[in-house]
Amino acid sequence: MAYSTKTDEKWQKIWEETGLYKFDPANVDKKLYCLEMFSYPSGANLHLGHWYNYALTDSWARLKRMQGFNVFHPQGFDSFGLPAENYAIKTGIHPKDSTYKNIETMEVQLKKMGATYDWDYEVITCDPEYYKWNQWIFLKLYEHGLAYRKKAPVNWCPSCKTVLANEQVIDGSCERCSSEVTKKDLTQWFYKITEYAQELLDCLPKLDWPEKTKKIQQNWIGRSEGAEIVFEGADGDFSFKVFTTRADTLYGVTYVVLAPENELVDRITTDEYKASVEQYRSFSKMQTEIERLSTTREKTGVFTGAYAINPVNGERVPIWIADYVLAGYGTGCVMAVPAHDERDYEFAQKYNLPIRRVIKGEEGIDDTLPFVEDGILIDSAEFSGIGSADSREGIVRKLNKQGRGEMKINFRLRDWLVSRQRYWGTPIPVIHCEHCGAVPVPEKDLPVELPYNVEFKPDGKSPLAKCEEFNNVSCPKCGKPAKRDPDTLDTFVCSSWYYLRYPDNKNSEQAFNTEWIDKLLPVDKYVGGAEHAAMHLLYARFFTKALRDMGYLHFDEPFLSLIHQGTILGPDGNRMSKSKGNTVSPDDYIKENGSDVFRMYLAFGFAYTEGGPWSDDGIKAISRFVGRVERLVAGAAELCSGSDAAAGNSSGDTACKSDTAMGSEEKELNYVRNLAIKGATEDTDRFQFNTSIARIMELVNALYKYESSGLKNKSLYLETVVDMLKLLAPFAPHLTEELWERLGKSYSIFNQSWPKWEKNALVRDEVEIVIQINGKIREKLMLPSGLDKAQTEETVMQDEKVRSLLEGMSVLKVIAVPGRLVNIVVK
RNA sequence: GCGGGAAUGGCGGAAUUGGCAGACGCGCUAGCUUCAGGUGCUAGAGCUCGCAAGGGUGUGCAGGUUCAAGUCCUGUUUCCCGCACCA
Repeated sequence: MAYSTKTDEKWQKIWEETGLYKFDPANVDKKLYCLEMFSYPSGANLHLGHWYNYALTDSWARLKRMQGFNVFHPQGFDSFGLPAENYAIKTGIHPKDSTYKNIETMEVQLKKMGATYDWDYEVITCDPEYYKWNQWIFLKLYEHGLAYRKKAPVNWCPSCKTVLANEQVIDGSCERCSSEVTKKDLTQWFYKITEYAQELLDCLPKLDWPEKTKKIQQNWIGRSEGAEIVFEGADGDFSFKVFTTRADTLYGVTYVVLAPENELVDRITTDEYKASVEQYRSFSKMQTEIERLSTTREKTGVFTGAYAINPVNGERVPIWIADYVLAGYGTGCVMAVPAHDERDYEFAQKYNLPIRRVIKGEEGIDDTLPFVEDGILIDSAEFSGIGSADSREGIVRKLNKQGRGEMKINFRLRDWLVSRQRYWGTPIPVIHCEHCGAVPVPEKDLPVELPYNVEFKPDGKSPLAKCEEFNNVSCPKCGKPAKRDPDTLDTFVCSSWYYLRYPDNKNSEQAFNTEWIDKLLPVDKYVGGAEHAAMHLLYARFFTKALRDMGYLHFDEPFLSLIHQGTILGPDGNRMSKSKGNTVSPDDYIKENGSDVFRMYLAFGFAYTEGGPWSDDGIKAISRFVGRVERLVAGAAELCSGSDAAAGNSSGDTACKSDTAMGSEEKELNYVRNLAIKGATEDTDRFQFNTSIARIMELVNALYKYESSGLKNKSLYLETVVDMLKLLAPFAPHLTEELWERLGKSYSIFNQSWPKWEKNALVRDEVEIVIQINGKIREKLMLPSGLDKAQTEETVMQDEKVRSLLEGMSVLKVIAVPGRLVNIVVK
């Protein structure tokens, strides 16, 4: 019977019945935590991206298992979130019902893949048993000052009717529905990720992560060294700080600018300018993110009527407001130096504000204004003639003595806004009491369960606020009537710590047992999409560090080693999408070819981290290869059947009596065998699945060749077939388990040890040495291997053919690379 | 605008990190088997000149370093990704 889905079913059943992939909690010394980013249970079956991520990481996990690791490989569902809710709004089917149904479907699908998951450790984030601990972590963060409430202009998606995190705003549009995002003032919960900005940055270098991803995080955190400088108001009792990286240009300040949202604006605006300031403020609030972010847009702003004093020279400069100054960065105030900043220059030109040069370029440098490079100071009192870098320090030192300035480091990273005005999420465990304010729900009352009967059609109000029995409670502090926080937590909160819950998913007393997860964590290999570089992966790192500082765990980073799978494109080379009609559904292929053919094509057809366009021809090629392997093993099984294998001695790896001669053909087979072992081992380990399979194909080819050449050494042949099956096992688990059985071997191939390669077998008796003359290949010679540099050179230079090639030329130099080439430089 | 990555046959993709470019596979060509084949097997093949032996040329483009460059350096083009008024 040829390989098919029947084979898949047979072994999936046996694996389950025998508990083959159960994690052994007793043997944590050899633990290896292998994790893929868990999936959102969308309506449809597993798509290609899931397969690519999960099936191939599973191949890696299988390699590790055969190498003797006790692999912890859980799976679960990130099951809160907007799609279920949007689907509910469209169809009327409750998010809970659709979600659990989808989970069921996806579990079946995942099982059909034939992965090594231990489902005992499943985590489903919309289960109260899970989100209870989401709430608990909220309380802990709150206790430690890492969760707080503030009124802030937030990103608001008018279509989803919810606020969005900065990370969910893509080019000024909502990540989900692409509507233009506007600003809204709301009181929201934040997690204080900025507290960890420096550490999040500092730990990056030692992580085994793609450099690109580290770079993205580094940019996202955006550390910037500069100074905060105090400006006093000229007429009136106020002062404010500005942040600048260019304190050296302080003498060139001709005005200062506040963000329109800045609280100071109301206080300082003079009566004469009240109207225009108010008008401008409402104008800038109306701007969508897109309009505001447009770099081609002309800068706008208005004068407040107020003046400030430049602390370094006592000059009076006007205070403006303009929305090119961001409220959320630095102090929300900027000193404007139009001569040395492009934005200020543009603004000053438009509004006729003075432009004063205080930096000139070094000899020969074009320093046309705006000149934004470092240079030499001019017209800057005692700092004139000093370089930019030195005077930055000098000026701040001078101000510091007067208490008017200090060095300061700023981060681009903002605190993480976690409140969402949506239904399908973790209720925020806070009660708002008129008398006591925001009161955290006592731990013993967790979980705050998400009620089922809720009107969740979006209208800008949180759905939970409209649910009376949920909403109305008594204050835990004073007992008087109070109201629950009507918002739910961002779903990224769920995924920020699920990897901590997996190992201890049944714990009803704690989110996780510290001692236990200290043993199982950190995750040794984490695999998932690159799109999570700035959000999920940063949040998860923050959670780990925060929980560490609270004493709940004792490691610094959650994911030691990270890999991003590439994207599989449609056959036309475009991103798959329903509207383009270029989607490929795994199901049809699985049904026709079986899981293993599909898995192997995914492994072989692409560079894993690159991805690429889908090709049906590739599937056929693998299907053919599977046929070759089956026929080969069928022949091998027949060879065995007459011998001691059939006599019941089926547990060993050697079976048949035969000639044990090692002639050149045997050596060649053995060479390819060891090359394949080495290649498949090393390449699979580093997620280079395509080349691993290429080596195995070579081995299969070599086996055929040897078989057709007379098959003198049967035991070598059979041992090699056995090794080939083991090498193939991670990629084709069902097929190889079946063929393993057919060879009469004992269950299971996955309990076998991974083959090791012999160094000696990789050394051939003779090697081909390339002879170059002046860098051009002129001749190839077979030389005994193992010659050193001098011997190689000598042998080559004495060779007949080489001598005739060199006739009439004088040799200037000979470069010999043992085992590779000899380059003869001549004239 | 700033930052990062990539570019290799007709195609997917390799190349011990400076040492035979094109592994493995697809597609293609020729042959064999079966012959109804869309099955199986063997061989060929970067491009180009040549009947051939053989020569030339070749990793986006232009330079450079080196005995030797897909790989290192400089400049440049195109594409992808991230950030984007962050002071």
